Order: sequence, then C-alpha cells, then structure tokens
Amino acid sequence: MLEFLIKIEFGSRVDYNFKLIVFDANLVAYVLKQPEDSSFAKLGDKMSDDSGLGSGGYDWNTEDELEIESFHSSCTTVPYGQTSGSRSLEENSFAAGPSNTKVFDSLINMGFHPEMVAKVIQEYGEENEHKLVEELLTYQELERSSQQQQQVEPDPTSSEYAASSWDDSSDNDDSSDEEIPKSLSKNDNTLLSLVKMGFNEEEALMALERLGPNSSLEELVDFISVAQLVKSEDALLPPEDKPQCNGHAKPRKRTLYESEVLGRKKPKVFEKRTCEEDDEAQAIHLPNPMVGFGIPTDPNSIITHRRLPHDANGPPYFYYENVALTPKGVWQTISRFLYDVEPEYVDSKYFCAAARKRGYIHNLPIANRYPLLPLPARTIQDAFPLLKKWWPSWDPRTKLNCLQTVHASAKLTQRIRAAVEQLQDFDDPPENVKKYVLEQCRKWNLVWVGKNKVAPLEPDEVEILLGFPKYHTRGGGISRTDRFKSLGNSFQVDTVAYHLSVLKEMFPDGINVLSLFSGIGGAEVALHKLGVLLKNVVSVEKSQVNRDIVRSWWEQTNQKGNLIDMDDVQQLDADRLEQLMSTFGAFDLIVGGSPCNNLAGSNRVNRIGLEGSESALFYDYFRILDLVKGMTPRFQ
DNA sequence: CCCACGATGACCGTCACG
DNA sequence: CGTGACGGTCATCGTGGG
Repeated sequence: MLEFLIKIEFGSRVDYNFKLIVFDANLVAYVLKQPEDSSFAKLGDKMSDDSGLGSGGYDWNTEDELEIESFHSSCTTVPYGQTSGSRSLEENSFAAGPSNTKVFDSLINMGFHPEMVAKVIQEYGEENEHKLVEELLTYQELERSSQQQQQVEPDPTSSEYAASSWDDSSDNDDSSDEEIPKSLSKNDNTLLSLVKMGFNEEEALMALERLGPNSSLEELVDFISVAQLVKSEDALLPPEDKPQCNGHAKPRKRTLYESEVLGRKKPKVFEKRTCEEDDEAQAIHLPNPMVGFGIPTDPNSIITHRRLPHDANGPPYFYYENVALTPKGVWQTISRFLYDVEPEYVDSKYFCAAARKRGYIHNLPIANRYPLLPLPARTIQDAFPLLKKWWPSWDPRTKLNCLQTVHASAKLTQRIRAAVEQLQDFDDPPENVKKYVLEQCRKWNLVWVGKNKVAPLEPDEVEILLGFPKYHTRGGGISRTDRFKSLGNSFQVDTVAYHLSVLKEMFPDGINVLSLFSGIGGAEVALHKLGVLLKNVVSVEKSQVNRDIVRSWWEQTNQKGNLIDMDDVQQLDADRLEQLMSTFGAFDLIVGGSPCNNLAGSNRVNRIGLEGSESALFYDYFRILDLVKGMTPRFQ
C-alpha cells in the first residue's frame, strides 16, 4: 500500500515540477563548479542570508517545500504525529550534521514531522526557534489547505488518494507512525552511501522516503539529481516578480506555490504573511476595552455572531486559555495551531474585583451566553466591605490587579507601615510617599486592613475573587504557599462560566469533558455552577495537590459522573484516548489552559516564549485536541 | 493629521536560602 | 515550607514636532 502511494506521489510530483520550470544559470554553474561539496546547506544558508532581494537572492528551498507538501499529504497519515519511531529518523538524518538536537527534539515534541523540522532547521538555522515554528506552521497550513482542495475537487491523476488516505488513517496513527520510520531506518546504509557520494543528507532522505525502501541506489541518485535541477529552475524568476519583503527570503515561494501549483484560491495565512509589513498589520492586537465578544454587564458590548474557520468547527468543542500579554507572536502561533480561530481576549475585571487579562480560543457559539448568578462584586470595596474603614481617600483603586502565585513579603508591608505612620496627615500625604505606597500597593495587590496597615490578600479571599467556593483549596495537606500558587494559576470561574454557558442548553443530558492542565478544576467548577451535568471528566493535572483538590471537590459536590485523573499529558496518546472514548463515548468539550510560566510578565528568569519548557505544553493541548478531533466521528 | 519619542504601568514567576 | 531578592517586555497614553 505504501509503495503504491509513493509511486503515484512521485508521478504527481513530476507534474508539479513542470509547472515551475525556470532556470538559474548562475546556480547551475555554482553547483557544477563544486561537485565535491557535499553540503548544499552551506549554499542555501549563504543564499538565504542576503535573501529575497537582488540577483543573489536565490530561494533554495522552494522545491523542498513542495516536497514536504506533497510528501506529507500523501505518505504520512498522521498530520502531527509524535512517536518514538520518529526519533530514529531524526537521529539518523542529523547524525552527520552539527545539529542542535535540543531544538530538534523540542520541535518534534510539538508534533511536527521530523522531515519538516529538518528542512526548516536547514533553511533558517537553529538559533531562532520561534521563527522555525512559524515556518513549520506555514507548511502545515499549506498542507491543510491543499488537503481541503483535494477533497473538494479531486484530481484523478495525482492527488485524490491523498485525501482518502489521510482520512482513512487519521484515526489510527500507530501503524503509520511506525511504518515510515521503520522503513527508513532500514535504509541507514543507503542513506550513508548517498551522503558519502556527496549528496546532502536531507535530499537523500527525501529521495528515500519518496522512492521507498526498496529503491535502488541508481534510482535514488537519479531522483536527487532531478530534484536539484528543479531547485535550480525556480531560481531564475525575474527579480521584479519577487515581492519586496524587507530582505526576508521566504515569502516568494509561498506565493509561487500558491499561484503555480495550487493555482487556486490562496490560503488566508499566506496572504497575510506575504510581507513583513503584513505581519505587522495583522498582528493580533489587544482590544480596548478587553471584553472579548461581550460581557454580561454591558449589553452594548455583546457580539452574537462570528465566523469560525471551517476546520475549527466541532465536535468536539474546545476551549483554550492563556495569558493575554505574552511575548510578541505567541498568540499568532497559538491561533494558527488552533485552526486559525481568533482569540477572545477578556479581562476578568469585568466579572470580579480583580484584573485577569486572558486570551481564550474556543469554537463555542457566542450567542445567548449568560453569567453565573449572583454576579460577583466588581469593586474591592464591594467585595471586602470591611476594608472600607481603613481605605485612605488618596488610594483611588477600585479593582485589584492580577492575582498571582506569590504575595508580598511581611517586610514590605512593614516598610509601608513605617512610611505611613510618619505622616502628619494620613489623609493628605506628600507626593513622594503617596507615590511609593500606591506603587507598592498596586504591584503587590495590597489592601488596607487596619490603621496604617496594608496586607496581601488571604488565600480564602483569592478563592472568592476567582469564583471558587470558599476553602476550595484549603486543608487536605496543602500548604499556604501552594494555595497561592494553585490559585494564581487558575481560571476566573465567572469569566469561563460565561463563555461555557452556551453548553447548558445544548447538552441537557450532560457532557463528557477532557480537561487538560486542570489545576484546581476551574472549568469543572464553572460547568458545575452552570448546572451542566458532568457525565465523565478526564482530568490531566501534573500536581498531586491540585488533583487532590479536584477529587475532594468532586466528592463534596456529590457528582454522579466519573472523574478519571491522570498526571501526565504525555500519557494521553491515541491508544489511551481510544480506550477512553470507547468506554465513555466522544468528548463533548476539551478545555484547558496550558502553563504560562514562560509567557507571563512576572517571570524574570526565563520568559522565553512558547518554546519554553513549560509553555511548550501548549503543543500537547493541540496534539490531543487534534487527535480527539480526528477520532470523534467514530464515537458519535 | 501623523509619527516618533519617552514616561508609565501591568504582569497565572523563579531562585537560593534557612 | 516560608521568605525575600531578583528586571524586562509589551501596550497604552500623552506630548511635541513635522
């Protein structure tokens, strides 16, 4: 079966090639002059450095992209599969090069195909991982859109099988995951031979994958030669045909690919990303005021209709959350993974007395939302009436800032007391004292708890602000520090409940929930408060204390359904999901907020973006969501 | 009006230590 | 387990210049 596909694929590839014939005499000359140079990568790097513009701006990887594209949509049956099998492939293909396996590993862990990862690393180097992710996403988009195209208008000569093979096997990736790398690892020697012959290992690898494990060395050499020729063909595009892109090389090949190969409507993503300026222009910017598609307290703010990208539609419904203020580009990446759904940015200060700026990406309907009742107090003074007595007139705060995992030290509150005690007139302090005190109060979310006294909030108070039952996190062996930590990492229940409220009417008999990174169960509490019956909840949470909290809440609220908890998202693979779904049926909702450690502004140590060790768990959310999405039709 | 510039403020945190 | 020390990025806003 695999061989059959590959052969057809090869045919289709040749079709593509002929659409792209443009010769680059310079490049051909260069290649010929250096027949012993085994690494075309050098050339590629050199070229892409001064990239895009001018006569030297040869776009080395144009053909690679086609290769990836066509290979991926046909041979590989798991779009973003991540397997141990891929490892061997990765190691083999990189053994010869000076590769940073950390970067490679991390990209593989995000679920990208090793082949694609190898390509982009070669093209862009390893230092800018974010860039690499962007590129990989771009490839994925391309793949997705062409896959759709194929489904809509199958091409009898080349590509109809692609859609069907993909569809048929998207549910059981096990077979394919193993199949491809196995066959490749059997060809280590062949690969080695090709590299020794002076071929770039990537090209060799590509050829091997293309022609199958049983192809002869001659065939492979032939294939690579043709590939090289075609690469060079692409390079002679007249410069004026190349969009001017601020010195960045890649965009041209996309437009080329779209117009020449796809020849059909351009995927939105590529239009957006044609030039750097467009990147800027379409950068997701935060709404002001940050009310998302509306808040219950301002009917004028409410939008009841939006258009979801086709791929985004359920089942299952999904709901993803993370901090709104991330390093640049993070939400673009998240959004592109999550089927290009536009984030809904909401500040929970419109739901409670504390700010909490978060982005939510979900495919839920947005009409007829309703809030939990009673509405929580939305000012500090209403939420904590006892504080009013001590609140100075010159502290204008009515809302708290974001509730975090840490709180102010006793020493700081002591310093503030000292500063305030010295005042001759408490109600009218000098400007510098006022400024210092207010600054610290805002920074640490301090409240006035007595004469000259400020203090951080207690965990019980944080629970209330976040919409949890009082003492939700108290007792059962959890320390005060851990309470702050768990609460600081949690959902604001009222905000999430408002978004999830549409489920109540849709699922009168209850829902099955897959809750990833559950924490202290913000989503579960929200659903329960909404009166949505929880039939089966599979909850994945690393922290034991958090799992205990959820379990204890589950028992305390006399839930009739099942709570299955797990400690590691990595355990949740296709097999496990298959097992769960065949026991309970399909999941109706996949909810989760992945760790923000490497994104949050409070992190001074390693706020390194989505590829950070914690925040990269987002890719597991996506991986699992995408798996479930593929499996769901069978369990409906 | 537009743009550049600086000031201001907010931020689901990490680490070593006792 | 509690404590206390540790900046930088990013968005917004006001200002002054063209």
